[in-house]
Amino acid sequence: MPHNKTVLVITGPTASGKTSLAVAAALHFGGEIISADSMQIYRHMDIGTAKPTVEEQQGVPHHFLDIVNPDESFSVVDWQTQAKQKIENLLLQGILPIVAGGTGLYINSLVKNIAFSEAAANTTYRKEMEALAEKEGKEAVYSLLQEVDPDAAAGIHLNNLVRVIRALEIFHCTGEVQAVHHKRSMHTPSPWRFVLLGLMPERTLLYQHIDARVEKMMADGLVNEVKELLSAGYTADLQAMQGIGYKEIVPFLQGLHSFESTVATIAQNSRNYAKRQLTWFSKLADVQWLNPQEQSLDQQLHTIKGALKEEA
RNA sequence: GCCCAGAUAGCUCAGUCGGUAGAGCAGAGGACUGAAAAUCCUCGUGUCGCUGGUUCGAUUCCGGCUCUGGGCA
Repeated sequence: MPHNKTVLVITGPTASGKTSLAVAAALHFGGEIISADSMQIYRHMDIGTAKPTVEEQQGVPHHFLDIVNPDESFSVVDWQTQAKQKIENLLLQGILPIVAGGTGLYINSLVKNIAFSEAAANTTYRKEMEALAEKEGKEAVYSLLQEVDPDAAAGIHLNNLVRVIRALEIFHCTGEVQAVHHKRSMHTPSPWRFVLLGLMPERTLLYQHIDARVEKMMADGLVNEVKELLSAGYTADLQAMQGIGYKEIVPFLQGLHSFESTVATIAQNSRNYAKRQLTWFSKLADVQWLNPQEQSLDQQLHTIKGALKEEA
């Protein structure tokens, strides 16, 4: 008997109830959770990332939480590589892998099985380009890209310096144009069958939940968490500190903003983020949407059961 | 009660030397292949507080009223 190749994916915007649904599904179907969250990977960042607590995990193994320190680099490639290995392992043991998280880039890379092989990040080159942009303007960097890879340039806005530099970096490292590189990355489809479930609460309700969650984070001591990170030597310029709830509290601690306006800004940024997440998910093929207001947890599990059975 | 300043987009405000108006934020939509909670793009008609007057034409000028700040009593 061939082993099962089904992978359950539970996604949704921040504060939509992914965590509790994923845990319930794991308990119900005998699964383990693979977190697809670009911020929960960091140690010492618990409150602001809404990392599931030990109680919330209810004994279900959660992978890829607390795997790096806030000053270590980690990217979609690291996540995808490790997640694939973990999925393979779980499937061999007959355990249902449940990928749960809100980082669209991560989930996309897994589902499409993007093959990252060459053109690794080149920090030195990035810094050079950033310096060039600083000195001569973004237009100067953009025109470099227009010279070496006009197709990529046409698809990237001049203001999107991060993207412009990455396209240049690909050419710099491989001598290849971005399109060639991308085409090669798409040649092998994933060996697994993904069942994608997305939580989609009604928008105004989602925003209310986000606001309430931010209030709770503050009550739970988010300010103190940030203080501790800073005093442990983790500086404000780190990628980890660009997370929502962290980047806003640093200026608050410096006395630049009031507590009220800081809370408001965190909530605002979270709402904007949720909107961006929804854009990602709406692009993923074959997502079955669940409205947590219309379906109880039991009904959601029932829907998942049906989805898992189909063509299995 | 009197004086002054306001009243324009959901919010904060700009503006129209009289020809029905525009920014930021919010909101909506989108992009995304080694930083992704990052980064970036697109979308602006609203009784210009109400009511009279002057005018070919008033959101704009004048009068009255209402409301909101501030000051004087």
